[in-house]
Amino acid sequence: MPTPPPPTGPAGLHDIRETNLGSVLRAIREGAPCSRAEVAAATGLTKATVSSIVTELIDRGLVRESGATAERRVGRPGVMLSLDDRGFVALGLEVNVDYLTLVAVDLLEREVVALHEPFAARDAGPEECAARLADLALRALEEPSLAGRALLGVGVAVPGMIDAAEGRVYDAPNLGWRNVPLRAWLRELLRKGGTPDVPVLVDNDANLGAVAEYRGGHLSHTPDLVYITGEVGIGAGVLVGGALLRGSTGQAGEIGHIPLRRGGPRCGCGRRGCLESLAGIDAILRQTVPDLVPAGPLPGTDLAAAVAATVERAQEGRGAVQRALRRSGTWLGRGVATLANLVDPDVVILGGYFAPLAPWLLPACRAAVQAHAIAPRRGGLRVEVSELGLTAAARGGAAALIEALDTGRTPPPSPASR
Amino acid sequence: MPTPPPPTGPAGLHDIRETNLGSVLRAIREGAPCSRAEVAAATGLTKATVSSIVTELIDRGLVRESGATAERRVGRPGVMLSLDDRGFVALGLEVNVDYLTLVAVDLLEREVVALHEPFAARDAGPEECAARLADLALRALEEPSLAGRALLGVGVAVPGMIDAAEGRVYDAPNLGWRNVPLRAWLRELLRKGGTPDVPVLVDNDANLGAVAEYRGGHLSHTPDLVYITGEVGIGAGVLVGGALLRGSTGQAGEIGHIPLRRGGPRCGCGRRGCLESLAGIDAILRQTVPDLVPAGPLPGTDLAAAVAATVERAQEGRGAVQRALRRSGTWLGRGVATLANLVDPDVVILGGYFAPLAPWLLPACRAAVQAHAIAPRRGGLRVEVSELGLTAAARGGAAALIEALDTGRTPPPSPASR
DNA sequence: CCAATTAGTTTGGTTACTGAACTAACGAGG
DNA sequence: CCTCGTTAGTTCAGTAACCAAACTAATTGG
Repeated sequence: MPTPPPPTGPAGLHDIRETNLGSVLRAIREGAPCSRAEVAAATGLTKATVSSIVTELIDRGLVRESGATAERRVGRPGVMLSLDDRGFVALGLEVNVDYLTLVAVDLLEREVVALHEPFAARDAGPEECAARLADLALRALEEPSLAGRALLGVGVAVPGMIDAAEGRVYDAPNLGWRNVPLRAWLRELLRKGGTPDVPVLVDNDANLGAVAEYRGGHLSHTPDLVYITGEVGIGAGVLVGGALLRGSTGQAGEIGHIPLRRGGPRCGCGRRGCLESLAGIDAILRQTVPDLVPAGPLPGTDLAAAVAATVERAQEGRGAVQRALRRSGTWLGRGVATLANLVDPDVVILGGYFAPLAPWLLPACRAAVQAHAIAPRRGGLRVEVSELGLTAAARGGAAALIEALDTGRTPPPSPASR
Repeated sequence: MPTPPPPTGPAGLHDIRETNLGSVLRAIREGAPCSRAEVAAATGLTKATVSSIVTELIDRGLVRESGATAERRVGRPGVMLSLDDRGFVALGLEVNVDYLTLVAVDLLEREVVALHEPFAARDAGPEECAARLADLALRALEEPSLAGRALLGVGVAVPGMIDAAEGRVYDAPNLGWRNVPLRAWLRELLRKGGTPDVPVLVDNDANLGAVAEYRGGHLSHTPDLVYITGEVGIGAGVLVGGALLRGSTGQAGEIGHIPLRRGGPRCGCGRRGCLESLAGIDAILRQTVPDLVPAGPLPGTDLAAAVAATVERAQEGRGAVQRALRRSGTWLGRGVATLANLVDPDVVILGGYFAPLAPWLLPACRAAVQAHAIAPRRGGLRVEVSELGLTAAARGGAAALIEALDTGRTPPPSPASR
């Protein structure tokens, strides 16, 4: 009972319609195919209200009637409803140190198009990178499988500190970006490319990874969930009751730089013993495949290959490699335990390059979590591995747009805009 | 944009009224004395709507008209509104290792009655303690200054892990409590004492301390705020956007047991090097006034005196004492930095017994935060000292009840119940 | 073919907000 | 002193959204 906050404007009839549009849409997403009557039961709304709302959703192209019921029960059969997966797409993009990724999903969050290209973002600079992103998006929209679909919006994941409200990248050290107004740039580039004006959403890769896991991963619908990126940096996206924890300056979840080991190795941030310097991909590669990585900042382009080499050597049974991975796993576990003590999630998901390394990282990580997380927890904290691969953040970008629809926050697009 | 969560029932006309009742109540709280027209301007609602809502609030005894305006401006003068501080009280209680505290506040959250008594809760056991709490509440309600007031509810702070929804204390190691259905007990005791059935709210002392600071402290209205208890345990109450961060099992904010120093001193939880074992009041007293504290668990009853002795010795200029405090301050700072990296609050407030020790703890603490928190923060994290003393948690218990009114979540009490 | 059952729509009623017109109370200026 | 301009608050008609209940529709089972 002692919770919700003040920040509210005046509430009007409009808000309640919005809320209920969202409820019905969600009910259909979860129950499809289902009848209006079932939706009414699921949401607690009246049949009459559901009818009215469903009509509106159909008008807007979000829902469709898909024939009569299959079941043969007594009584009039209901007409089945499902999300209309034909009319819309949402694009998710990710910039990272060594690649660009695009995922296009339909209303069901099924992947319709996926593009991936290696790209040394650090060398190219932000302008060039934005141009490539826009180009990727425009190319995707040309694909035959997207023909005739209306664009719901574009969600972009960037590894760094973001002002999501403004769509600006404050600081992305691993890309060498500072104060980049990415949303504005992309808006402009997309307009020039002939795309109608749509929402462009910019967010941290860890945050969007968490959204992707929440909405689409194998652990989905766990509302208190943390996603940890295993890229060059380590970041955490924290979902609390299904909502992103952003913090006062939008920098919550900066798990990479919590101090773990006094006098530990020097970190990119200038301090010593940060989690990132002990368990970041950079640190791991330098210990496991020192012959494949140069000194100085990682150029990135062959990160995936280097990680694959590490996996190979570990599988060969090289003790030194396995020990190094276990050590990193232990540090990671200490970091996760700290996070768990403060935020108390249900599950922590290791993503990015941590996923392929999980066979060696995970046991040590779990043991360390067990040892350091506060004791007798009902249920207990789970530490799991992502199955979304390197597209997690991009998927999250797209998923965030779908979610906005689901909650009724963004009013569903009007038929005119299609 | 990528945030709010699913958990919503059907929205109806009722909800919007509730929301707006809350908005108007808050506007009056912040603007009083103010006219209906001013409230309309502040909330964005129509004059007509405001009139209707204000009438309802007056009927319910929450608001009153307090004469005409003082200002002499052209035009018809408005009739001034303020919260009616005469009709209601909310009680806040706190159990701690060495004392019980009660605070009664009116709608303006002004203290109407305060009771404090030393009490060795650990020795007495939970039943006895609940009885004493109920007795304290009943005694308070007899006070002449509360005569004729209706009771809004009772909020109880307990240092331990709480299921706030059920009002049950899972585990309070420092009290020696396990699985105590405190709400049920208190409900029963209060009923026997002849009190009408009111909401009884049980929560963690750190959480309620945070609520108290948010609503009444000198840093109030900072929506991203962390309150740290300095009692026998160290706990953090985390407010995110004005709402409590609870976590999946209600155990968020367990900052006391984050591992800071490998091979550090043994902690009560069985591990080594927890923050609590390095900077808890227990640890501090054992280093600064070893002659005044026995071995074994602190009996508690003279904690205040022992802390006072520490302050005295530090003021006398004893180097060893000052050094010990600085050391603890530094560890505290490392803990705060970790918390800040993960949760990104605006301000961290040190409460409880940390407050009197702040002159020595705070500089070291701030320095450590500066050194370990992630670098270039807009505005920067503030670390401040609570001014609420040992009543913070109890005040928070009462404040949480007032807040429930303010948000319209709890429907304002009907005139009948007064 | 009719009863029972379930689905969906229609209708009438209630609740809350809005906008606009109206009444009320005051200062200022002739 | 009276009128005008100004601001406060109320009243009233209108609209939007919900709900409950009655109604229509489409089946199965006897």
